Amino acid sequence: MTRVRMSDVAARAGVSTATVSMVLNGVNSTRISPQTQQRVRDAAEAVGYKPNSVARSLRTQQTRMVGLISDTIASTPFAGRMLAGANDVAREQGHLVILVDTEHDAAAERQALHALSGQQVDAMIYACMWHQVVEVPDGLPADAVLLDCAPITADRAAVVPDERAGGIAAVRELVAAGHRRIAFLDAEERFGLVASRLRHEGYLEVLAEAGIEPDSALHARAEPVAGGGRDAAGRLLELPAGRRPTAMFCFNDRMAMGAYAAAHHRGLSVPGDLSVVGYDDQQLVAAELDPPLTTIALPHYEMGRWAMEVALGLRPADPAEPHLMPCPVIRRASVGPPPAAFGG
Amino acid sequence: MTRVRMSDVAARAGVSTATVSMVLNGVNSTRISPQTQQRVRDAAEAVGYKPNSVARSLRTQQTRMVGLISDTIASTPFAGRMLAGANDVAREQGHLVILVDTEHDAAAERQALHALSGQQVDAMIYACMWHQVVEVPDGLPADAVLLDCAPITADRAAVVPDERAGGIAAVRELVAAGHRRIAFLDAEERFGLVASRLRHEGYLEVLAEAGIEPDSALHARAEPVAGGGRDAAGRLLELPAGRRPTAMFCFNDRMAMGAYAAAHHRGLSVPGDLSVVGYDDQQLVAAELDPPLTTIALPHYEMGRWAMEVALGLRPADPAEPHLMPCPVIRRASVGPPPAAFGG
DNA sequence: GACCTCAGTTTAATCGATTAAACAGCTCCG
DNA sequence: CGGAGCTGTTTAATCGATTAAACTGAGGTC
Repeated sequence: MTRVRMSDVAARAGVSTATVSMVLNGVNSTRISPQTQQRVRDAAEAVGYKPNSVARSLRTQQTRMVGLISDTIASTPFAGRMLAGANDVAREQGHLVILVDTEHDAAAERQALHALSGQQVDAMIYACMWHQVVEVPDGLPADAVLLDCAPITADRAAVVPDERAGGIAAVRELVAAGHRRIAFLDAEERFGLVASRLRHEGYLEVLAEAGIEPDSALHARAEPVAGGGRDAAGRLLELPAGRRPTAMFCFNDRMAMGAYAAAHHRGLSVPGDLSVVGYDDQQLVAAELDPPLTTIALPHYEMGRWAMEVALGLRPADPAEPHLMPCPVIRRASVGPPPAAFGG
Repeated sequence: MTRVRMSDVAARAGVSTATVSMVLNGVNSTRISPQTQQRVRDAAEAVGYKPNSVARSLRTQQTRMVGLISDTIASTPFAGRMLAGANDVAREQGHLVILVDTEHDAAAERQALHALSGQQVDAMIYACMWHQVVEVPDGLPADAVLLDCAPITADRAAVVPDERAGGIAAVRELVAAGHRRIAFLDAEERFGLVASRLRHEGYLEVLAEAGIEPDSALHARAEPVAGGGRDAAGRLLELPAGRRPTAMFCFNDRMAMGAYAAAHHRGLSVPGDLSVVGYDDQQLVAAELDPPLTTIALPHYEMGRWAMEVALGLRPADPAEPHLMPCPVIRRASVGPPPAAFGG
């Protein structure tokens, strides 16, 4: 039951631990005779030797562990894919990740920072569950990487979704289908979402490039959940025929789900009478709506990978500017041409 | 920049490292004079000492880390709450969790097991993303705890949802509302889901206790996604008036979502014409349907906590029998009395 | 005064690896 | 024959803590 140590391997192979260490790590291997190498390997195999990483870490000052601090990453369905991306890179590089959830509690954050640095992690990632601008907790090492958030101070490597480009792609999708009266079902301002501002910018930009005069009545705001989407979409659909939108770009998939409900409630079909584009590509939702929702995906997995790659020094990063990760459009079946009455 | 060691504290306080260690760990503290203790504490504070857990772990043979191996826990929205539960307990106990995702790949599993045991974790949890019976990978320590899965061999502590009781609660909900023709929208057999079998048992048991003759036509099976639910529910709603169900218990919330769609498509209202109960209480879905879905919650958070508590020895567990965690019913607005034509 | 006790602190071994430096044995050469 | 140069391996220091055992004085006892 008791662990087998390197000295056990050494004893069995009739050599010193130094030799065992060198053979097993492939260091200085040209200087060790092939017979000895084989003997050591056989012995290690025979006794089932597994190196004690704690001892190794103490000596080498490298733990091959990276700390991942998040506000609530683990407890929300959103960001699991970020974790997966980060994890995959870590594993490819032979690193392990220690996950700490702080629930955005300052005390917990400090404690976590303490624990992780005490644990001598090789790198650190600070992740948020949704795109925001944060004040980094002090004690966060200068070489920590921010994931799905940008530091107020713009002094650390960070990666966030390219929301503006996502908004552009979404609205272009609708313009390309022939729509001219395109609503933006936005989140209310009080939520202070950076995503909201940026997606709105993208929306306006496409209207401009398509020569469409923005109609402020079509910029609806509500709570960014299904109920909010349903109500806001309902109000828009009550607009007189000439002003009523033929398409809606929704701040997120849940609002889009609400837009579907509002349309169905009025006997309108998607995409026959109303085209809808969402945002998030929320798992188990977007694809399951009827019809399946065309949406803009949040590149969680890719951001997770990027953050870990930077953290492990596999890729350079500019601390002055967050890296913008593209948000791909996921074409499904909720976009079609505007109804004939509105057609070109 | 260079780390401060215990010897630095010792030097500043004018004592030996042994004293520092004892003071800071509160060991033998009665034998150390209060003045010295204060001096040590001040010195530690002044130089910003943080113990090196790697060194400590090497000496004490305790890492205060627990390994959490999962098939895909991190990459699915389902099980984040399990992680959160496990994490919370770990933190309360001053432990950290190392997360490894193996994507159910045997090689990755072996590698993870190696890495974790090399890392000398104090405990280990093996988690699945959904309730299943598994063959545990060999190399998994005998005192590892299984989370959301049961070992074929029934020889390890494990926790799973009490699906049968959940099925009972769900169907009782409908019976209590006055329904007699209650369908079960089940997952197809080919998926081999233990949850499916157990929830069905619960369903039958309640019918029996209510004196309702089971009608095999009302046990519909489909792929457990929205589309499957919609089609299966559609077929049931086409049944002649006398045989048509007035309520549906759905294998999961996504199928329930499909049932809503099928009802709406036929101009039927929920719960006016059709009552629906789901399963999973899937975040960002169940509560956002219109009307909000009455469902049975999977106790992910509680199972996560339980597993960690057992892993850390805070609570006993019987290895011969998986612990059944209750699934609470979440009452929302999708259950009502049957339509008048069918009423008592 | 010799000896014991006890409080307060230090010494030194230890955990299990890594690695620079030393060493032993050989060959080779002038 | 004496040393230089190799080759293959070992010795021993080290990483930063913990902790059993030893030590040092001071006070108490007979």
